[in-house]
Amino acid sequence: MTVKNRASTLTDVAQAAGTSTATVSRYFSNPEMVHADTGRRIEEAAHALNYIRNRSAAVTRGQKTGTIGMVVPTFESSIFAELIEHLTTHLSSVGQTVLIASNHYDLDREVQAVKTFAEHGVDGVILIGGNHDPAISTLLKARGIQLLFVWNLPQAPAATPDIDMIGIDNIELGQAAAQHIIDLGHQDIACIFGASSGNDRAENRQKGILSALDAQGLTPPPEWQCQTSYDLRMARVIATNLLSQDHRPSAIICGNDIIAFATIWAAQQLGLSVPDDLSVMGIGDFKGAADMNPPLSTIRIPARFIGQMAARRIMDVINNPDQTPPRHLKIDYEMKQRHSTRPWSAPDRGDGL
Amino acid sequence: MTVKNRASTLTDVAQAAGTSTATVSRYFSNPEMVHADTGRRIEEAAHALNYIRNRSAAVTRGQKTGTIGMVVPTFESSIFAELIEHLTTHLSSVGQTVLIASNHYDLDREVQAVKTFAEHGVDGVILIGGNHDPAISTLLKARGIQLLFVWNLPQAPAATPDIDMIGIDNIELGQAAAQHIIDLGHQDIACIFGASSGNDRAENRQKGILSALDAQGLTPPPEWQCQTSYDLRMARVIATNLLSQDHRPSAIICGNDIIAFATIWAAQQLGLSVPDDLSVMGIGDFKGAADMNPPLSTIRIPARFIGQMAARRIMDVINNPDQTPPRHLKIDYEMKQRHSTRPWSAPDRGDGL
DNA sequence: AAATGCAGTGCAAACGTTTTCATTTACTTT
DNA sequence: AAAGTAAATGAAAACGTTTGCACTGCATTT
Repeated sequence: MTVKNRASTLTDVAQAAGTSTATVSRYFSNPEMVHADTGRRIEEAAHALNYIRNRSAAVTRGQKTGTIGMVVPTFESSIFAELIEHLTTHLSSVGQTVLIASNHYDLDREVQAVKTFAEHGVDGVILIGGNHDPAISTLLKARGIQLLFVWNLPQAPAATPDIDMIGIDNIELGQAAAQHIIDLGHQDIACIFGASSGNDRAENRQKGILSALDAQGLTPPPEWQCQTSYDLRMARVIATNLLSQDHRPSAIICGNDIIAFATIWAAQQLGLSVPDDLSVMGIGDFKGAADMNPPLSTIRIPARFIGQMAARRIMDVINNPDQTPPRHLKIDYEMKQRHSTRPWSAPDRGDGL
Repeated sequence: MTVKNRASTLTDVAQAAGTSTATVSRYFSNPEMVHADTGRRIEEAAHALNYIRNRSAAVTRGQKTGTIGMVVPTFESSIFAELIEHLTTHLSSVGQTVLIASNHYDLDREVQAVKTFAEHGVDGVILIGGNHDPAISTLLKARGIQLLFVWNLPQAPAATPDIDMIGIDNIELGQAAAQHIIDLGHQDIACIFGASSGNDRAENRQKGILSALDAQGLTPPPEWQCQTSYDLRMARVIATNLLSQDHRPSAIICGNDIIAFATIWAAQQLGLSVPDDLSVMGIGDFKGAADMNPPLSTIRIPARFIGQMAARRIMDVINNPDQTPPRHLKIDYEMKQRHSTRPWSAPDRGDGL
């Protein structure tokens, strides 16, 4: 028989159990502090009244909120989705609640979201990537809210030594992708990068890919260095265009797997065989990459592992803010050689040069 | 010159602005209630002190929290991702903060998540689909928290007239998919359904597909009614198996687009042409469906529109709990005929029957 | 000139918890 | 039997807001 019209409170439970609010409060936070019999009475009363504790009230008294704010660029990307999935799952499993927002790659929106999180008193904030408005760090530090960057390390780690980070190094990823193609003996290599404005991930991959190619004197001509937005359709148009020229590359290195998917489909549409006529290399190992036709050679970012590490890390920092100096933790990538790339025995290139 | 060691409060701002806390509070919630000059002083003080309001404190005084709890089955599904993206974006744009959790299709986890949301005092809860523990509704109603089911309408709407819902009708979707294949003249039709345990979406699609086929006397033989988990790899195995038999279907209706992707890839791997040798029909219009080879014929669920409607709806219900009786709003699907299906002029079926 | 209304403001109570400190009770040690 | 200790509990203050009520001036109406 619950009371109508009003959610029951600690006081109601205390009354029903014939005890003080202090005892009830203790029972819920430190059950071993109250006598077993009293505990039982409280349990019964709480159950009968359908009691749910009011965390807001607890928070005003100085308790942690048990919430973590998180802003992601978008949900509509299978690779972030994997990260978000595991991050939230791990945080939930240790009793944290996740506040979430997506910024659509807009750094101002991100600041706004973080401010709102601060109003709600989150214990920590997790941001994707290393490219953020510095105001965020200031804002959070002033309120003692912990901050963690996740997913990738920034271009110049030395510039932000005071921020905690966990992630992969996109330059390294780009280099590895290029090196794979180089190792297979390709000479005519084109690239399709993701758009890099306000996106340090795409930017660094581009940097890594080009540096590895440069080092071998395999720098693609300008018309083979394409850019596309993060969009399947546009990538496909660009790939089709690239492959319709007289002189075709034997390999295309793509800034991410979405672009690689588009490139493979474009090639197939033009009657080219992947990998016999064209090798295609991705980065990311998005969902489906292993199961398409042909299975995509790519570089796996261990999203699941990163999510797990990040969840653990932010909890450590929240629980021991002082003993936990900021740290940049680099996560290793995994090379996934599948069947969209193959060795290239340079056919006679007599015509070109 | 902010105070060290402590986040500044309303009281600090009031002191700095030479006014009372009441006025400051009013300034932030109803600026037009305070004199312009006073407002300016408050603004300055707040800015100088880096003041951020403490919503927990406001909540204890009876204010709304401005939060909406949302539990989704998983983030790792492009179609939910689209819904989540638009739902959160719309809610953020009206100042709401979204608490999120994923239940991995486990209804008990969902109850747990909703309880936690209730502790945090969310103003509303949004759940995906129509299949939920009834305890949730009871729990929320007792605390005056609004509840909205989103994405699809339940099998028997009459059973839950008191719950607000917005979504598509999966039976209708299944029927439409089947009808498309029927209209193209196919006679040998197989189905690969998604696993339906604890998932009313898959279950209803199956029901719709079979009812439409039954109505035309085209019920597939049992070995052509397959099931697969929501997993690309397994779907591909099942499709390969189905297509490797002596007698092949001329069309396969898939419970969702992921299964359709897998089926197309399996067919291509076996040297079959889609749609010349085999028509493949999907449901969902997932990301990439329009851009693959061949572009997938499917049924689009307007995730974006649903997200938008749902966000608006829950705000309406929260702001006018009384004038807003529960309602079941059906959203229409869109048929997307592309190139994975084509008309079938029955070749002589003399051998079979 | 008195009465009325209104904009602007402050005082203080209230919200539902947690936690410090003090008190009671029961048990152990001398 | 007295003294001491430990366990269990309660009283009350505190957290940072919001808001009902009361008050002050000042402008407008009688």
